[in-house]
Amino acid sequence: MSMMTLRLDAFLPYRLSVASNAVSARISASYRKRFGLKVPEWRLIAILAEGSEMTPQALGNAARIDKISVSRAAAALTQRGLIVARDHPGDGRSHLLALTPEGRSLYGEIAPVALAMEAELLGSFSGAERALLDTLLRRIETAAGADFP
Amino acid sequence: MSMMTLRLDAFLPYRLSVASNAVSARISASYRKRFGLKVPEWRLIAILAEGSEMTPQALGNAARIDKISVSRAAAALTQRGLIVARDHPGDGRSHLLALTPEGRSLYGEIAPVALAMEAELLGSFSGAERALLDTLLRRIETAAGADFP
DNA sequence: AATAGATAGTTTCATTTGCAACTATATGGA
DNA sequence: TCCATATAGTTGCAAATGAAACTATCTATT
Repeated sequence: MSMMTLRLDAFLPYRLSVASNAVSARISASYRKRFGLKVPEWRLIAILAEGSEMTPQALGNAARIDKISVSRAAAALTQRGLIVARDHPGDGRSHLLALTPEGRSLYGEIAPVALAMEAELLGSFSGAERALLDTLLRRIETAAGADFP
Repeated sequence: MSMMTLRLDAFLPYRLSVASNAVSARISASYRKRFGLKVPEWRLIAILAEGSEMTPQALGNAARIDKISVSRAAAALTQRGLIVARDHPGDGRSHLLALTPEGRSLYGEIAPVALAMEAELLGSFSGAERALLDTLLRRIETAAGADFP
């Protein structure tokens, strides 16, 4: 009879999932309530705001969202006039997505709120702890072999 | 014109979600493929294996699963003969769930696999790093005010 | 230049999830 | 005791998600 000692409470995948869900629940509720955005929509906006126009594929890679969700999120954002698509000059199958002024303006409202929520979550963290957490999470991600489509 | 500097890549909720999804994807695929269990089902088994019989409510609290998912997971496990329910002696609305010998046996198979996967994920971590990660995740969870139903 | 196979993105369909309503029992006060 | 309200758990229905099929275009090979 083998002595098994797996405590769910101390099991990393569980801890990670619980922490992530707690954070997600709180933050996504806020995006949703205040700006009517779902998480993938918010991510697309954030990525587009960082740089210039991109293909759906590039967006998906940058935001870690599968192409189906990118497609749906982009459709919703286009519908609301927050992004626009233009034909891809070099590839007729694709297109380039960019924020509209309205999209940029919305971003201007959300970003500070997002940063404030992050600050609140990390309120008790020192800069070093924050950096460490970031590093540890990236290492786990790599170890999990985040084989993204 | 305000200078906004939110890089999604460095945004904690995003990092946490990406890491958690990468881990979940890998591990839950394994539960599913090798044992036919979904995550909530695995969690219920893990909690029941740690202690004795419990009500669905207590189980949900311990595993951080809402009552609907507990109900469904318990139904599936009962169906497969991995757990059994008996009437709650003090409350006719509730019942007590416990692992069957089959359930305990299945747990005996899964737990080592789960621990091995965890070990693989944390392969490059020192004991101190591991403990630190655990602590940081718990602090974030608390800060997020994991107001569980 | 024609065709076969690959790729970008969308859509359809099945599954999963979550909310709200429901049943049954319990509790506390008139 | 009887009623009103609260709680445990389940179920039905609608929204969200994911896999596979589909359309259009591109690329490589002949």
